[in-house]
Amino acid sequence: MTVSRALRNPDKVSEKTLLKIKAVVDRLGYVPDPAASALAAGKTNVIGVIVPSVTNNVFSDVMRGVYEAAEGSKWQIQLGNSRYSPLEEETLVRTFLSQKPAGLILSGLDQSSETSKLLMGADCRIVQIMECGPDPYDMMVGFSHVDASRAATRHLLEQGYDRPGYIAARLDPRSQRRLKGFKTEAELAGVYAPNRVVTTPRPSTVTLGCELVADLLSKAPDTNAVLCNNDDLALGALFECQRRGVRIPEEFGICGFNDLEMVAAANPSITSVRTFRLDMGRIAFENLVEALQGAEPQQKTIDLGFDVIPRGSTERTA
Amino acid sequence: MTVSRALRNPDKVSEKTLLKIKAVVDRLGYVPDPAASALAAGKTNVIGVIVPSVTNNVFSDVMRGVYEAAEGSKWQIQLGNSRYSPLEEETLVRTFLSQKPAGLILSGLDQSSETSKLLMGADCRIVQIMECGPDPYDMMVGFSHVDASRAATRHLLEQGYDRPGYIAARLDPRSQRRLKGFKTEAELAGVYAPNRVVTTPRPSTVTLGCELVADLLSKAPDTNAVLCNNDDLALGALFECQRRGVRIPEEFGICGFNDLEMVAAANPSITSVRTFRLDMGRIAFENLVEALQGAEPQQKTIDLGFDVIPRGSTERTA
DNA sequence: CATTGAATTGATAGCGCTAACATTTGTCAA
DNA sequence: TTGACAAATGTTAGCGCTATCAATTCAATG
Repeated sequence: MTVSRALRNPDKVSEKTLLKIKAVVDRLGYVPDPAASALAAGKTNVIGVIVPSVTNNVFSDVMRGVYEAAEGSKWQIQLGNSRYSPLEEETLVRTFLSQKPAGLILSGLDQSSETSKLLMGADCRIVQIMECGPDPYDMMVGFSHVDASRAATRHLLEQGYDRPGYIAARLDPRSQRRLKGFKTEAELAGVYAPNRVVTTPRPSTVTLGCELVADLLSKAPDTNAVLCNNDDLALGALFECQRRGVRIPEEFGICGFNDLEMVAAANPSITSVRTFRLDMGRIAFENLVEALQGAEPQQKTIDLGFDVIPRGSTERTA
Repeated sequence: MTVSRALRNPDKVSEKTLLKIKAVVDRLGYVPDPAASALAAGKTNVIGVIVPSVTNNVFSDVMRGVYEAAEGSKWQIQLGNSRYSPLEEETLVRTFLSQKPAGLILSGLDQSSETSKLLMGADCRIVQIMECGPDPYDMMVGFSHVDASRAATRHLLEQGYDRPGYIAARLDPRSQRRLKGFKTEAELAGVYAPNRVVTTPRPSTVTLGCELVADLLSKAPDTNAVLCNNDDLALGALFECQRRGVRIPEEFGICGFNDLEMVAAANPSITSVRTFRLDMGRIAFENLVEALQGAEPQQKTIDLGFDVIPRGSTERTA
């Protein structure tokens, strides 16, 4: 028992015994069995993180934020990949909960009703990331996708692109909200045209960006700008326009989303909407841990906002 | 006891009781406690995967391969991020081993001697990925980085680029071997020049590719091609050359590494070395599971090879 | 219908730890 | 020195499973 204490609450054990214990632990190479600990204590130091993709740069940045924040702490990150499937997400939540995690970080607002039920009844702290919305299960760190794409659309309009289009792949809930933001803002300006919106359920790639913008230009040749659902598509759009000799930004404007590092390096550099993915992961983790340690966060929902970063690809006036 | 059996070995329980148990399990929403199971059985269904980065596309592809292979199985993937630090890797290995995992998948051949010791004494199956080399701890799935970069270098030489350079960021062991391959092949052809090699410890980005190629061209202006340690750098190199008006591929050839999806979409498309990252993850997982089920793999080491994919950025002759 | 062996089910102990409480030791003032 | 209290250490039971072996049921046979 004293050993158990020494390892978990060294300050509850006298200096002398602490030293003695440390010596023996070192000599024997003793490592506590987390399974026994979990069983006896009825809880673990596991923090489950569920993301819809491990390859999507957006989520790998978030993951990195979490890992960097967790580094060196006693908290153990457990990653789950729901692959954009609500069913897989449900399975993951179930699996994670069976492990009695200390906390759960999951993406978005749109869980299946079954998952919701599980989460409501869960005996652990929960942080939703990627989005902001009403009624968090517990805590929330994200931003408004609708507002972000509205701002990007306004930027295009302000630059004089009066026939903007939209391309998107894999319409997950966040993509749909971004599309909605575009539509709202375009309608407000009286420039919305359904045939200038091209989408596909396929996952985003640069090559797909080429295809989608090609499709857009054939369906609505008068389109003079495109808001891309993410930066991969935007880069593809740029490449395709270059191949076709469409002059960027004079004839055609391109705006991406997320502000991945690469878009600033492109030629011309690509306008994008900066999102705070690393911070999102870090803050989600930090708030979760604070809550676990009894310090309730100031606010349940944290909106990290976004920034439209104007670059060469939409620098029409200047 | 019969319930435990019903859930783990349904074929050891009669049809009738099985049905009865299933009904009750459903009604109560019973989920077994993995901690108790681990404690009692002295083992788990956890397969630990340790990668040096979660943001690097290479590893996220490998991870995806593993996750896709594991999907639906009883095996639980536990991801660790060593962040290119042998020390963090050691901590992770220690943590993972304390959980009595069924298996471990880890990257590369270059573990710290302490880590090696841990792994040798580990009571679980081990697969090393990313590279091929002698003396696997247990199993190995990868390819030869030296051979791959030698082949890429030969391609450049064959295309008539007689003053090739090399740019690399973050010199992890695999990058170093790729650099070594370049050097070997360039020396063989009598065209090696140390000032045509530019490296930095910073992590790879597209922007860094721009900087490195700029650096290369200022240090050795007569360089007429560059082998890039990875595709991010290659894309940056392309962008930078375009900005400078250096004509690709006529004046200057660019070859990347890994064949990320985006390089084929670029303008001109970028030559690269295709590696089989998804397969690597999948096969590592599959072989591990087979070994766990008693079916020893045909060979301890599997070399997945690579393919040089010639594209526009080195299409000098044609 | 008894006998046999296989199939199925059940009883028991214990995995390694921690919560809760009990006991011992140490410290200080009266 | 004594008592009172805090600090440190120890004792006990049990977390929820599974390995092992024991007991029971079942099916097939003579």
